[in-house]
Amino acid sequence: MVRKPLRQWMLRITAYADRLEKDLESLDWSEGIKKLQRDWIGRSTGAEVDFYIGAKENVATWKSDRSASGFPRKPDSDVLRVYTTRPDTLFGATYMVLAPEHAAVESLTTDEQKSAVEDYVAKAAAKSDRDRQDDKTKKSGVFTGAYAINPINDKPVPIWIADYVLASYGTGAIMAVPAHDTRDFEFAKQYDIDIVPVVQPTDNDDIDLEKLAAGEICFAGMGTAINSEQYDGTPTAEFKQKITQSLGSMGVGSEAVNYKLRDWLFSRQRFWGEPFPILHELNQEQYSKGAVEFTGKVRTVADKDLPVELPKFDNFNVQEDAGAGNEYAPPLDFADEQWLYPEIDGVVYKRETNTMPQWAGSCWYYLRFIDPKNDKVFVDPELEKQWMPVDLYIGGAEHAVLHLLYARFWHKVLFDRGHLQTKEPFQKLVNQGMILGDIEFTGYQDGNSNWVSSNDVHRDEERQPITKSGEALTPVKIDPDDAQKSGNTFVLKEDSSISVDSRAYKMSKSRGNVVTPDNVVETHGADSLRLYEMFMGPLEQAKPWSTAGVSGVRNFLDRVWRLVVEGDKDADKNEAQNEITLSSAVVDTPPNEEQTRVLHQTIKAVTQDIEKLSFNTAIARMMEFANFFTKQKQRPKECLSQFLLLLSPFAPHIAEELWSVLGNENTLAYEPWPEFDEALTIESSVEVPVQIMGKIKARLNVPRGTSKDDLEKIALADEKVVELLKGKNIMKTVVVPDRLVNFVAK
RNA sequence: GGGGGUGUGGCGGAACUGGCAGACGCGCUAGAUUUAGGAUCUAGUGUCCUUUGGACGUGCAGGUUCGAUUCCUGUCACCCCCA
Repeated sequence: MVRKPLRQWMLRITAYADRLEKDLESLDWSEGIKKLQRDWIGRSTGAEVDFYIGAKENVATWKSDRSASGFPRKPDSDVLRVYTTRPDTLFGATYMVLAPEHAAVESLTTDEQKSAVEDYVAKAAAKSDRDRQDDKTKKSGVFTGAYAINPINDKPVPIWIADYVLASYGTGAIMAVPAHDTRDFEFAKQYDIDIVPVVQPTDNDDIDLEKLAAGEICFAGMGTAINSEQYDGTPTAEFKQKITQSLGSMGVGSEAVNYKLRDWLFSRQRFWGEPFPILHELNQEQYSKGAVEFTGKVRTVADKDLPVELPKFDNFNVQEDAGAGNEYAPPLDFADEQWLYPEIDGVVYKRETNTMPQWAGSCWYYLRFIDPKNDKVFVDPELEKQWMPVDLYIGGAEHAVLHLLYARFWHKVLFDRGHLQTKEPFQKLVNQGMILGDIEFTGYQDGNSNWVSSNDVHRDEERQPITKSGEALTPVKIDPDDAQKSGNTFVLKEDSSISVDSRAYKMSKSRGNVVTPDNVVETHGADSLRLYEMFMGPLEQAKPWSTAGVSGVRNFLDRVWRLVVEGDKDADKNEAQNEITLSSAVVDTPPNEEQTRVLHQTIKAVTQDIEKLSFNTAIARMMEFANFFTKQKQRPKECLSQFLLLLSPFAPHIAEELWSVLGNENTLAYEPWPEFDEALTIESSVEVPVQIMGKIKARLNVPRGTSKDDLEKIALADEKVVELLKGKNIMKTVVVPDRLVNFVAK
């Protein structure tokens, strides 16, 4: 593999880093996701410091010049500028490191080191940023032969090149403080560079001070300054401020903010993607001779010609040596001439042939959905005002840092350009949990097919199962019927000394535990599938699939069906009923008191549970309703109609069907949501437990709202309580009306 | 290594601001009905003990409280993400 620099389109998301971080505050998102975004943006405050690399004898002059001129916005060529989050460790900076791509590498390298440096730079170019930052691989680097001057103490420090420093972070150069940075430490050990500790850990840090002083260990925490001349004894936080200020007045440093967030590479060398509406002007003379040469001028495609559509095409591969200076040309470079070289006002242009990534759609689809047919603007401001922001966004946590950050960025750009009235697109965010495969039992066998208890199974570096001595083990899938519970684990039925793993795995083709929704719809129906997914457990939690559980909700829907429809004894469960007739139990009379109460309790619970996105408990309450009304010989139509409205968002098909069976003319979709009357949900009497020393000993049936005093009297009069309290002193009585009575007695 | 999350019956899970642990469903057991049922209905189903009854019980160990699944401290295990 070879890494080649390509000319690409970037979006300057870094310009929005600050706002993308700050505005998170206003959002109703989980702290976990907010933290992920904050960390991704990676705002840090520290200082930029210039190290002099000019001739040694000129250091004093440079310094006096700087104290007069102050810290320049851009570094001059006689300095190396570094960014550090720990300016307080400046006295411990014993070397500097440049990224291999740093612009100063060539000029700094001495003749003796030249070939070594060139070799190293070439090797680093072949590695990805990811590999370079991998902690597991050994640090590598090469000395340039040059030195820089540490501005705080005028000591010369060697300048190295190493690929653990990335050109894209900070200034592409660092001051290395091996005593207080783990990567610098590792590197210094490897190349035998001085290690000078300058931070004394506080007493509660468990650090061996002697080893630290000897340069044998590294301490990355905060503490107080040592070996830092006049700053000795200053606490880290205070030191940071002081030294930054001091560097500032010397003109060699300045407070700086840095972000881990990089600008966003936004072009792809693919056919399928939105074309950039950009035209490159061609040298007209050359073009007339059949040659393509750019003048360097670009213009955007006129509004009236938008959107740029992809040309008809049959070659979708990236081509090598496509000409026009592109060593690797995107497919669109091979589009027909008419598309590729439009002429405007007598000037011929070449279209941009990179295309946009998928994000180009996902970053603003929610805006277009508001007004999808508008051919004047991408969204009517009135409609935007009415609909935005998105009230509730339910999505997977895998979008935490990419999609959700990118979309926020676009939204802010559009806001700044005056196209939107909202600063943030997604007000509330909920991450739904993943549905895992069915629970599996796994046992382990050694080479002789003997079972090995899962307690004795270890994992090698690739997480493969091995024995303690390192022998490879084979995982064996076990039939649930062959496993049983024993204490906290599952064991084999045939040998209870062998424990087995039990867990649900992410659905994957390779594991073969994928459940296809279409198949479930086929066997159980779409309503059952939808209802089951909502019934499985809390929305945000990962939970294992269970096909048996689908039958459970299907049974519920069947019971609901029979609440309304006369049972057909000949009908098979999975076949359509021949004749659908209203059940004789359905009556047109008003509900009795208990039926009214159950209805209103159900409306209340379901309504509130939906608000909380607690769909599993909402469904449980509807099951209770169905169980209750199944037992009712007379089922008032009114109750059933209201119930069907509650059910309709969960199981729309059956609800609509039964709505019609009940004799309603129109669809239930336009019916108002049922309302409950709080007064009708309350039962007149309530059972109150009586505890003695915190143990329940009796239960009282009393009118709701019985006062504290009355409740205590009633409790004390209870036969059982009297008997148990005989000969004891009541030390304390706790009475919570409608809840409980507790006697503390000895 | 860093960050986030989760631990409650055989299983998925309930439990409002600390107040009857196990709602609801699956599974299991028994009964009714049925030519039959993997259909339906009814009842039971945390564990242990000698029963009427009692003891124990929300990963583990402590603490606060009349009272803790819930609050606090410590600890263990697992999952996810990042490195």
